[in-house]
Amino acid sequence: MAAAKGNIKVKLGVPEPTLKRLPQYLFYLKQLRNEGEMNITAPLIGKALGYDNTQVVKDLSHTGVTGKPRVGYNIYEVIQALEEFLGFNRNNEAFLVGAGNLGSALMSYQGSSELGVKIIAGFDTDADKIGSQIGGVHVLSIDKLADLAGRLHIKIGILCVPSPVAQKTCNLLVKAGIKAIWNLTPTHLTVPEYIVLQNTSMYSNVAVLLRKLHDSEQ
Amino acid sequence: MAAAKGNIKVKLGVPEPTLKRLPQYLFYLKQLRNEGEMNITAPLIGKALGYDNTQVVKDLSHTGVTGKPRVGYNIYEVIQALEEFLGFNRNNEAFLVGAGNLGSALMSYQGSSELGVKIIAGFDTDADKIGSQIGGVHVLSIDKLADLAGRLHIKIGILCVPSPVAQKTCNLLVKAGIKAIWNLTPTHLTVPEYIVLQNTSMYSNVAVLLRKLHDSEQ
DNA sequence: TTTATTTAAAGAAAATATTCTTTAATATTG
DNA sequence: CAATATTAAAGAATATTTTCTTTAAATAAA
Repeated sequence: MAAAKGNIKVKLGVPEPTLKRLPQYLFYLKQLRNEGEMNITAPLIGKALGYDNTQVVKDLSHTGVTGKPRVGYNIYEVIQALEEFLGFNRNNEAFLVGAGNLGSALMSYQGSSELGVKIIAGFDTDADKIGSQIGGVHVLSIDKLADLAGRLHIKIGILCVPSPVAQKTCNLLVKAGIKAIWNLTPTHLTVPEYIVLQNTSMYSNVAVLLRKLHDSEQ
Repeated sequence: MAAAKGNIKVKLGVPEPTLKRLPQYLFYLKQLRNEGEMNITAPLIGKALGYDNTQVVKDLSHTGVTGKPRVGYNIYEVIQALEEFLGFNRNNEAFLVGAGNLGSALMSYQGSSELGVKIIAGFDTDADKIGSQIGGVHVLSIDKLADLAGRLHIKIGILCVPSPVAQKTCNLLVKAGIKAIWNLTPTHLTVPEYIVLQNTSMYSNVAVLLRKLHDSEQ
């Protein structure tokens, strides 16, 4: 199976590579929209982002939006279709655990552009951080997480704690009724099969970068 | 071509999916080593990380390391082979630009576990940050970047600046003689073709998470 | 020493993703 | 109004990646 990253092996209707390109299109198109553009063609998107134009057409077709020959796509239509398709316009409320640098970075992202999820609150064990506010998001004691998650029906947990406590914190999230966990620690987590787990490792990207650099130097 | 992410389309000798799994193995094996284990079998690695065991064998075979039937792999051997293969044991000196939260997070990573690259210095325009130290890394004025990069022969640049100044900062890095850029902003960058560009978008991962969650709920 | 079991390795098959090719539609130009 | 050029859409072909299958090796147990 292609996507065996998490424990739950959800068969996505869309190819995962496509899914990862769609937010890129969305970001790029929003940029164009803000520059006053109305239409965009697949070849231009492809040229800008480094993809084949037929790839772009195929990717966008998943959202249901269609373009017109000789004119291209209506930027507003595509943006809406993408947000709809990706679920970025839904209220994806999330709790973030671990208000260190990475956690803070994500909470700060909130303010400027949207990340696709809405971080409702941050949690930490550090007394210095508890009670503070980062990017407009309040940081609370981790003791309050379970109760609040249940009452607010929060489904998404973002894990930014240090590796040694990653599994322990993960268990806490699961117990609190969280359905999906975005794991930003390099630790592999064990979760019940009904939990959606998305791992984001900084390391992987370094690995690819180093190899490309190495190969480009022969 | 598979890897059309950056401008330079380097044909990697290894499949990119494999390349992204290798650091996971490395991290996991280091954990096992620290727990005192000597050997590990492919089925066990696969079970722990959620991959097919033949996949694990195939991935590891790229590093040149071999296992013994009935015993598995020697953990120390595999760790060394992986670090060698990934280039994590080489001196991958890098400059980081943008000492905001994300930049700070990466500089702090330095201290605890290794990221694969060694961040030599951070750069920023903010007078409050200049002169400070994050995770043991000094933050300098961005005006000093070009000169230092040249003198220290730095090849890798890590870009953590706000989107609006991403391209401008990228150009600065290129002009300074940087060969590879790790772009952590959601902005698409235009670089000369001889530059290796690795984009890491937080958005992509959110997109996959949301869809898996959505699909798992039907 | 022999047999059974576990496991890596190698190759084949299947699934998946990307690129190429063709077709049809639409606006622009003469 | 006709011809042309551009572009999306659909399908075929290619390339890539993953999974399955078989084989051979090595240890442990009988």
